[in-house]
Amino acid sequence: MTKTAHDIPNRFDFSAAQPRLYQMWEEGGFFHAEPDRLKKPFSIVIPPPNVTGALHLGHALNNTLQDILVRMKRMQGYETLWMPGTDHAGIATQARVERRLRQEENKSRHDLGRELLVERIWQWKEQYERRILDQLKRLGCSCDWERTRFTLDEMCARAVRHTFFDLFRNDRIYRGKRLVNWDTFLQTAVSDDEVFNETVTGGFWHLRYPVLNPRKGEPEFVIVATTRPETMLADTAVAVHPDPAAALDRARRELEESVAGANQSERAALQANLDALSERTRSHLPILERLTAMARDARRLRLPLMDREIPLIVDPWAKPELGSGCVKITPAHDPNDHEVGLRAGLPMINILNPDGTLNGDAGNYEGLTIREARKRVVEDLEALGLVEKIEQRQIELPFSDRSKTPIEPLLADQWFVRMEQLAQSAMDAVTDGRIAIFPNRYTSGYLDWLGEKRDWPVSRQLWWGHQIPVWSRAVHSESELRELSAELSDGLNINGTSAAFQVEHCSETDDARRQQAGLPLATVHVCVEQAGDPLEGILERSGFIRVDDVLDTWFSSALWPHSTMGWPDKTAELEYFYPTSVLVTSRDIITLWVARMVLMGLNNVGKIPFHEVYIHPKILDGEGETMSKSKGNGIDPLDVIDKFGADALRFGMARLTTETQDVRVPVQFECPHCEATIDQTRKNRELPRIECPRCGQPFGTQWAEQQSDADLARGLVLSERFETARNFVNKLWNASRFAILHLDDYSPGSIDPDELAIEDQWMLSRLETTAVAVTTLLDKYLFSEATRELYDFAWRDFCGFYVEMLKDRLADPVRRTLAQRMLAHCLDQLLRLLHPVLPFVTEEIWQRLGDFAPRRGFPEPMDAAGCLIVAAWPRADGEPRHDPAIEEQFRLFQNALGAVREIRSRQNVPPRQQIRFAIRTDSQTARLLEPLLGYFPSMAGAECTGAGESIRTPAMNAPVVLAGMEIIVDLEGLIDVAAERSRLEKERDKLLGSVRGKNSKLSNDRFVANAPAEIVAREREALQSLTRQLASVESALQALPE
RNA sequence: GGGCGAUUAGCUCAGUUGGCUAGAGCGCCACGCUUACAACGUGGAUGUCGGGGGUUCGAGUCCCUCAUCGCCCACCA
Repeated sequence: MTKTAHDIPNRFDFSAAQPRLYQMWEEGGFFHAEPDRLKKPFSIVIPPPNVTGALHLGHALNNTLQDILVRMKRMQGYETLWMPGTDHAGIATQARVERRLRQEENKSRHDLGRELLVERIWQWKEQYERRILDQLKRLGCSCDWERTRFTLDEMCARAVRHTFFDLFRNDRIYRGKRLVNWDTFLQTAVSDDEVFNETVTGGFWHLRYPVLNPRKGEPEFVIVATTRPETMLADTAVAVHPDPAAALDRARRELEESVAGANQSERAALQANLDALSERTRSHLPILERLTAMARDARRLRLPLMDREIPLIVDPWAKPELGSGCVKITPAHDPNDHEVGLRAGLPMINILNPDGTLNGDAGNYEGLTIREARKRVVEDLEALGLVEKIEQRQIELPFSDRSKTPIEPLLADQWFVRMEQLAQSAMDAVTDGRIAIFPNRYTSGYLDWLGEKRDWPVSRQLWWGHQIPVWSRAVHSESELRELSAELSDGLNINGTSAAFQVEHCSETDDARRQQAGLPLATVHVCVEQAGDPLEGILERSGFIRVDDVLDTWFSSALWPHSTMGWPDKTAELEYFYPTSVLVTSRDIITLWVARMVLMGLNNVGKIPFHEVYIHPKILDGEGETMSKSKGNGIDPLDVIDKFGADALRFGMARLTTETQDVRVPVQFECPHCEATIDQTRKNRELPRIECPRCGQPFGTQWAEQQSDADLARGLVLSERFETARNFVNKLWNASRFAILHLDDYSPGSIDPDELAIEDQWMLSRLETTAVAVTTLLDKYLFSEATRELYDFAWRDFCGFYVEMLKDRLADPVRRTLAQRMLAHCLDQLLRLLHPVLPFVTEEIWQRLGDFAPRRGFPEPMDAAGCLIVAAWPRADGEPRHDPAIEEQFRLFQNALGAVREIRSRQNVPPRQQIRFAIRTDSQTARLLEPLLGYFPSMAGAECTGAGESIRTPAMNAPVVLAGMEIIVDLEGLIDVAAERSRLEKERDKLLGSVRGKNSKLSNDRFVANAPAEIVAREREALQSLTRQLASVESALQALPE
């Protein structure tokens, strides 16, 4: 079947083309990478999306940017690997499956048991992984799908186990008791990073604790304040400051200093604080000093409700300037109190069960939930007259990011990675420049966080994840410990098994107390390197029990760049593609993920995981809020792709990716019946159905749950932000359509550079300039600027000028052949430059171009690559075509053209009416314009009657005055004198202002003396030009009839 | 409380080491369906560059300060 150019529709049918082209690329094997010593490698590992759900617009941005880089590098001839995959996302995924289980079957995970729950989660994973990978493909991502990984697959599991073992053996992993953030809903510890604070209004209870046997002059009660009264059941002390007078004094001095340094507006408030402090000192200090003395005297208090004696202690944590000056100490349930407890050697009483109910140590309150216990404790204390007062206050409460329920601090056994050396190595990699972070300002956050070197809690009380490969056994006597240690040392050595053991001694060192509490002397932990090692069975038969916990998701994510390449084996991939070239991610996981990949990479492979880190912006909605599915303001990339096409989505994303700003994307619903758009607001974004204000019909949203809502046609969630990009794609499509329509009789052949017209030279120059700019901008991750270059070049230069100018030549049989060859070549180059950003439309055009002009190029024609995806990236290594003189010459033409068009428009000259004009300018400019004058009839409906110095001004004239030339049109009979006068007057005033400004600048001696000569010269020139323009305008003004 | 970023046209944003007569897209106005494209073309209007001070011959750009917004970190029992 012969192809005819006239088959090309005037809209790019992206929905048909996208799957077809993607399949072509996949079948062509263009995504697959193999180590190839003849080529340089370029590699990226994808930030693996969580299998918690579908991708949102943030992922679309992240992956678009990666694909742009990958496609450019592939065209540049690198062996390009983009490693795809997904993350099991431990807590997040398990939480979602559990929530669903609860909603749909009213079951908890305990009803199912570990094995069945994990099976359910695997089903979930399969479903969402498929969906995620499909979304990536529809975005056009050129990942090496043959290498698709999952953080819980066998390859990653092996790397995880090996890493854990290595750290364990080197004593960089240990088990310890720590106060953890306990999520009572999910019944797991969550890391600090998974906790968010919310300000809520809550009670602030002031409680009285009776002093045991108060002596004369001593208070009968000490008063403590708390926002969590139920924790008093676990109090083991009350603290006062060791030297309240000194502490108050210091507080006073600090306040005085800030009063001195404050401005007027703050001063009053600070002064009030100071007064309050003085008053407090007067009223409280005597009591506090008394209490401090009592504490030093080891006096005790009676803990109400529990009837337990607790000591009054001194500790600087008790701030005399706050509250009553005394603070209750609950070491097992408050991070600060925990520190105090450790300092003072206090018992730590845990009153919580994992599910958030109170345990046996809570006495009569056992079995209650925290909320119930709070109510009861307060009631009981009130009944005893032990509540001093209750205030309402704004308090910051910690919540679990995963379950959105309040966090309870809880003392528990957890596994930790020692960060001291690991963190240092990761800091060094950045400070010594082996890893560069773009934009650079994120470097300090990375370094600050690592600098704290806080040990990393890696155990999670979950079922979905990498189970910790440790078997533990409690030991109750020294002799048992000796025997077991010896046995293990021997056994592990004899079998040659890769295993190691640690002995964790009980923190309670007092034998009697330990035995009373039923605690073991020590716990022996054995870590086995290989899964399925027979040793596992042996250990289990010897009374060892495998640790239930799984590892923090970030533990496996931290290995991603090397685990996906087969580490710990020394694979060819690792050798060739590692370290990867760049990591593209968003700023909120710089610490959680990026830093940990660096330290794990260094620890495991001995090399950094990537050379560069590019941090891209975050996507916000029209109100400036981050998008999230739970808020209902998220956009599904597939909606955008359906409506505008994948190319438009990609182009729009890249265009918005600036260096400093987050990306704001206002969101609209689109009515599925009439295509009306409805702005999304905080109000309507959570509705299950919306009634279209235009056609009045309802449509469903992502919240549709009831059958009646779910049955409605669903409205797409879109943003008009992508319209510009869609229009651009269409523009490119149509320019190409024009080109191909004129290539039906194309014949390949060489192009003689000497025969090139000015516009050809200009186009070649602009092509080269643009290619260089785009390449360097993308290498610096300046996506927005690169995109703008492409947009301006393609639309304005190529479509607006070059194609327009070729029309005349294509219609001329003498000039047609050269014009065709140039057109084919320039379009070819343009497609290459645009391909990374707009892969589909460019490939589609490339295929069609290939049907008519398979051999093309400048100066000699060559066979074009069969697929654009692997065509060579334009490079500036031939004979340089960039020519500033040509570009300047062309600019003169553009200016003159604009001026003529302006005159036509201003004077309302009918479109069909040709006009005549002249250009008054110096002879050199006239000579430069001369070869381009022939384009005025077709491009401006105007004929140039002359250009030069001696152009006479006609009686009725409406000039446009430009720097260096004056465009004169004889408009007798057409002119609106009054309008023209006011326009010229306005023009004159503007020029006068500019001239005045330049004059005063140039008459300033200091300017002339200090500014660089180049600047002064430029200013002089500008002044001259302005003066000439002013003169022209004034003479035109005078020539106007009264 | 500490840190980072932002504040430029009605909206969303550019604006390199100070040299600016401050730009783009969308929107707006006027004219045009000219056989690539009305998702288009041509032209036009629109800004005390958040406020105030300072450095400089010269500030949208550098410094100080205030205001507002956003994010991160650390936290008041």
